[in-house]
Amino acid sequence: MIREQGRETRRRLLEAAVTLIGEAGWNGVTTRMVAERAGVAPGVVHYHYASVTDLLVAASCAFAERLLDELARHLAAHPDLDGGLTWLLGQVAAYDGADPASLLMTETYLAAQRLPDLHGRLRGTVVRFRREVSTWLQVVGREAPETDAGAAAAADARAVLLAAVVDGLVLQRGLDPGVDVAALAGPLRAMLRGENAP
Amino acid sequence: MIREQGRETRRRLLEAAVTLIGEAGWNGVTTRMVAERAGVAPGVVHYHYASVTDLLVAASCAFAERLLDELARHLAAHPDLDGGLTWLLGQVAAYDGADPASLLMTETYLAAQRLPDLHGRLRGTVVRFRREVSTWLQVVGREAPETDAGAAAAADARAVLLAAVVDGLVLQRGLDPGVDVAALAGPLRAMLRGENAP
Amino acid sequence: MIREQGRETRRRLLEAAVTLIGEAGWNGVTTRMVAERAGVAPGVVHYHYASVTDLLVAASCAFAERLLDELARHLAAHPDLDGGLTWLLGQVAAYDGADPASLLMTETYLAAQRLPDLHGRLRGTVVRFRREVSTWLQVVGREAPETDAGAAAAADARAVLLAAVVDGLVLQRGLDPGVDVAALAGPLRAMLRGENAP
Amino acid sequence: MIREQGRETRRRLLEAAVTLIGEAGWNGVTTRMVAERAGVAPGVVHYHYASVTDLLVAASCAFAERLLDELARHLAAHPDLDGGLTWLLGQVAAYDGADPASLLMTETYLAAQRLPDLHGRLRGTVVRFRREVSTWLQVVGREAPETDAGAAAAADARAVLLAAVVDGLVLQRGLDPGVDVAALAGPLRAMLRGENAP
DNA sequence: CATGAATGAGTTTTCATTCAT
DNA sequence: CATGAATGAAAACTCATTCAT
Repeated sequence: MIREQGRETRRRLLEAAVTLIGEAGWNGVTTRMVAERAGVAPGVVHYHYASVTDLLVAASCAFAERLLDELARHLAAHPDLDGGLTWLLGQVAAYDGADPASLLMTETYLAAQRLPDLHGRLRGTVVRFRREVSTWLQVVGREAPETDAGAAAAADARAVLLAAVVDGLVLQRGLDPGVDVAALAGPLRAMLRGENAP
Repeated sequence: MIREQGRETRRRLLEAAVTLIGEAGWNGVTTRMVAERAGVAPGVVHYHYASVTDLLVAASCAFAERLLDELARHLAAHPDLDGGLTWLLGQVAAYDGADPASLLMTETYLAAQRLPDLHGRLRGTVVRFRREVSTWLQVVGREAPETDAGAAAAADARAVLLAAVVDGLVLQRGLDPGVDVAALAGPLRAMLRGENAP
Repeated sequence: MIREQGRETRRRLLEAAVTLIGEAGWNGVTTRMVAERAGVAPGVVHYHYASVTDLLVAASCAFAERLLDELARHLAAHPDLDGGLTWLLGQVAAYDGADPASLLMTETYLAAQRLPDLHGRLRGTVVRFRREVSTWLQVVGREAPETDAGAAAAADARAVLLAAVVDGLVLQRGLDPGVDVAALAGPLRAMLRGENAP
Repeated sequence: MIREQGRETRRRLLEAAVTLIGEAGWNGVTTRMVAERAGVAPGVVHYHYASVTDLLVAASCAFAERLLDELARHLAAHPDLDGGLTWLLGQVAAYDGADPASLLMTETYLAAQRLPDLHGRLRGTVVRFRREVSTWLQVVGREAPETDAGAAAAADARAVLLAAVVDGLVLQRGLDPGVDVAALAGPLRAMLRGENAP
């Protein structure tokens, strides 16, 4: 099937794009780079995607979606706050802020500020991630004896903070890999527990 | 004085660079853009700086330094945690994540991953910021009856988290300006207070 | 019949080409444009025609031939000069110089300067048109009491002028649609009548 | 003076563009062609003009303006219709419809249909030409005993026709250089004289 | 007959940098 | 100090054409 070939080529282009955004930065990815990395002729890139930017948007969106959905799924699988938090920090520790995945996420956040399409798609992914984290926080946060509405709002706020912490740590660790992630568990636990409502 | 003019020109170039990194992105700033914005001829850029990158590094470093030092100074001026935290959140709320200053900070973090010089300088600035925040946290955190060494380590961890939260919120708000910053005060206070040590 | 399908496809390609030469200009027509407009896959164009140029030549020649033959036929059907002239001006008025048919004719004239094949074919069509107009002018021009040879030469000259006027008006009206075609009848009648022989 | 150099370079670019539009056609002119013909590096074209199209518009407009103004000026210098007409036909005979100047004019008419800027500028030039021809026709057309308003309208119509004839003859001669221009004087004189008002 | 993926040469355009003035 | 013209390498993108299916 000739159709199959096209699909496979597109997959390789997306894969190459993801790697290269991390390596060279959003604006550092060139048609030739992608083509070479994907093992195809330069013209192929524009045959399958209207522009390099289109390819980068498709690739980064797919990657971010996969990453955040995975993260949310694993977190939700933890029945208790401590376990989830420990697991999450383990994940964060696995990245040093200079690895392709970390850089791709930050590059994508920035690119989204200049590409409305990307902004919309990434926003959707991030909002869904926060919602799932919020739900998880409500489930594991038995100690928060608030009204349902209040509990939801409080969980939402904590989910925003957790997302911000993860993103922010990537930036901090990119600059200073010496940051001790394990030491953050205590304060984070306090932040995520309900006893200190505003 | 001919020296004076050169200084003024350099100042204008740095100012233009700061604005443009925010507007167009680190890699989107061109020689001619800077020159036009600064009101000088294109050749002037390379007369004063060896390369455009050099100019961007100088401009972004100076800006980051000014911003973080200012932030630390204001924070340190608050005698209590709550006041400082409230002030800080007010600052964060003032940025929407899509403003030049926010974008410049993130752009600079990213650029630092590919420019060793910039990495070193920015790292120094950020580490100093965290140190000052840590000191302040120890000062205002009377409720943490730990040993000095333990208190310092705990404050360091919280300073890292606070820096990460600020950076991360910029990213989150850039994507979703609807994030309610005020609602974050409660959980953040819990995070910064000492009662929930690991 | 498989042959039938091929014919139909070719017809659709020619039709698409005619439209697109007018819309996008001779050099603006691309393989993919034609294929899309004709509702076929890109490869089909080169299956039926050796090159895009070949298709354009075939399409534009066929169109020009049809148009000029039609024009000559209608003109010849008029038994008197005034009637024919009025009808012709009505035709010219129907085009505004910016419509696909007008543009296609001019595009084809120009393309013929660089394509010997096209030049030969178009020349034949145009010369035949002028010959038929000349014949008609002799038939309706009873007022010219010249010798046969002289009458033929005079009619030829007037036919050239009439063809030039039609072509030239298309250009003039393309630039300035306000040109009043009806007002041209008087001077044109004078030009076509025989009383003012050289 | 460094400013002088730029002016001279621009002049050479315009000159090269004029020649090349005639030789290769509006869409056949490439950056490299122009640069080579003008004897400059390829980048220079875009240093002085935002795009190749911009250069072509500037060059073709300037050329058309010069040509038509010259034509009108010479025509107006003739005190009688016959003399002017004879001179004009001599000019037309000098072009064979395949020369750069003829092709450039037609190419420009066509390009104007797709470039609003060019359309406006060329329209202005052509309208001015027709106005000047019309004025001349009124001056030399003593035989037209019409009211002033009627005379003006009649002259306008004849000016349109004369412009159309010139443009149209370029097209006809491009296809069939055998067209005898001298033989057209008689009918044209009849067309331009006032005795055959509608 | 028809498809659509792939190619690669060609295009326009961008831009940091150099340099004569 | 400052100018702005010029350079040339590299970018994105276009597209006729080929070809395996």
